[in-house]
Amino acid sequence: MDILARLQAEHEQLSQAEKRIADILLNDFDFAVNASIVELAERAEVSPPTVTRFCRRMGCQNFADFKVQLAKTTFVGARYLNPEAKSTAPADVAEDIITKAQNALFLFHRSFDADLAQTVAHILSNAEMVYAFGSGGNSSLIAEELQNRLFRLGLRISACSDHGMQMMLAAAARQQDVVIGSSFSGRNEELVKVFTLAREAGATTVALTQGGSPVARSADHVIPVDMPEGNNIFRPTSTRFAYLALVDILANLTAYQDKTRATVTLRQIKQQLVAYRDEDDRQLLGD
Amino acid sequence: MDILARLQAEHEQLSQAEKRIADILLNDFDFAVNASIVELAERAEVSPPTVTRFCRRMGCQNFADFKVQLAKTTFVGARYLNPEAKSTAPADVAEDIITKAQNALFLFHRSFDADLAQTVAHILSNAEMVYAFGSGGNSSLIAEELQNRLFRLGLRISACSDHGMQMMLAAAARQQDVVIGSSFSGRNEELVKVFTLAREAGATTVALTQGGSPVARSADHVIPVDMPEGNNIFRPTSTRFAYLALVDILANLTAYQDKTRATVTLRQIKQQLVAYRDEDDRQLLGD
DNA sequence: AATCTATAAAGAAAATTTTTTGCACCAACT
DNA sequence: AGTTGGTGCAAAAAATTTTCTTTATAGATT
Repeated sequence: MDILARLQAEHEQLSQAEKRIADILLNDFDFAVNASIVELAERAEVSPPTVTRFCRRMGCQNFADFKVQLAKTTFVGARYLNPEAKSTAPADVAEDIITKAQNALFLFHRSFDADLAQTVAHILSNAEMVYAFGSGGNSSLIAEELQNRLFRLGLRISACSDHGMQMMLAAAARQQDVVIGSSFSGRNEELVKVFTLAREAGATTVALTQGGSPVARSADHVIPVDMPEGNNIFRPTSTRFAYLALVDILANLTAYQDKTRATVTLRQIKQQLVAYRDEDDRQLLGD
Repeated sequence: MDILARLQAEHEQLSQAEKRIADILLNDFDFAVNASIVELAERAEVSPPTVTRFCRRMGCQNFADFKVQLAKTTFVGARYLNPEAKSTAPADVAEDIITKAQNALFLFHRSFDADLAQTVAHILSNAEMVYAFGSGGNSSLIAEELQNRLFRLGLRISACSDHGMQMMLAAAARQQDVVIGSSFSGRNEELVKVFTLAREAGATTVALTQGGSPVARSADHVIPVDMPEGNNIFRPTSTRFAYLALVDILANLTAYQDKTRATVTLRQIKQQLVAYRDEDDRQLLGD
């Protein structure tokens, strides 16, 4: 747990003086990161020892450790505290987007359950056929991306963002098939129906969605992607980065489940590209 | 310019003792970030004053400032220096992917040219019709994403990843049309042909690709995305994250070019979603 | 209601640690 | 031989932590 999370978690239980310190951290991060203990104490109108005690309370060994922890979270965390970008100047817009993307990745990683992902990778690897479903622009992107990443490993996979087709495919699914679906909001009722249908057909269902949501409840396995503080701070656009990372992770873990198959398939694809395009073997696997 | 970049840039001109300090930074980042000046000096077998002087040389005011700068770059930079995480344990794979994605965003941001992006946003905003082209899995994803993001702003846009269609669309393009194409490798010869054709037809061409590559040379405007790729063939290209961020930035800047149009269109889409799905207005714009 | 503990919080000053500065020395190159 | 740049030692300065004391607060007791 990083300093900022801890700060927010414990904010209520802080004393008078400690709250003043916390406020400075929250309001003028840059100052706090660069200040000495005396400067920070003066600004908060407390004594240096109080700052030291505050650092201990936040789980740090000493003030130096505290500053390091703080500085580490700056890049990803600073904007999290001051959510809205004020300017529409190109450079500011870019920074805002990059930072929010970084944040999404950071927060996702923090809540990521490796064992769960491993389980899903195992399921994918053993599937006879995989169906990747999603719709609405963002989730359909994820579905396609699942296909794009997993077919390279030798898996049989079909992505589909058409609800009608999804229903038919789900109905036709078999025991050893896997239906993996994504929904950013977790409220895609069509996907719930598809999952239900697929389960009735005996297939295994996996949801990439908000934990505890209707979609999450309707699947056998759920990898939750929860951006804390609700959806307000993050536009769906930054959440996409988290989902994309999740797809990459799943693809990697799946590849390691059956290295031979993955290597062979990748080599086949690569040979095709080299023969067809040029002989530079650093050529990317797919443009 | 951050500490690590500076470190690598000046590494050659460093003295004996300073090189030893630099080596510790590069090899045992964690230690360096947490160490006191004396500990760092001992480990490098130099005197504390030498460390102080080293910090100054790296553009910092003092040791404390140096440590803060260092810590700031940790999250995005640490793994960049120790390239390959060897383990295939789920948690390590996840961390590796997340960190590489963070890095890609970081490196992209560092070399990002805001004015250029603004120019392209202007061009997109004034286009009669936009064609987004890409192929090969990754670039086609970007093309679709361009469509997904820009249609919401009221732009007329069509994404296409089929070379045959791309050629025909390019041939049919007009003066006020824009053809925007992406190629991660910069070696997509088909895209070069498409751009050439589009320019002959009088349309404006924009490439999102590796700077200086054939594709880059064939377009009117280029937003370069240059990224060192890891060489683990199982690792999906983290470059995608940079491209995705670029799409977001372009979409945002384009939205600001004509706020009214963007707002009106977004409201229309939102109303449809609310009416059709549920009344929770935190519902994401597209699942 | 007033007063008395017990306990926690906060500051002052001292002690300690850490960092920087000034100076001297050494090695390499002119 | 002289100069320059690099380095370490020791002392000074600065920053941080510890110890000790005071102050505030809540609950208990008269």
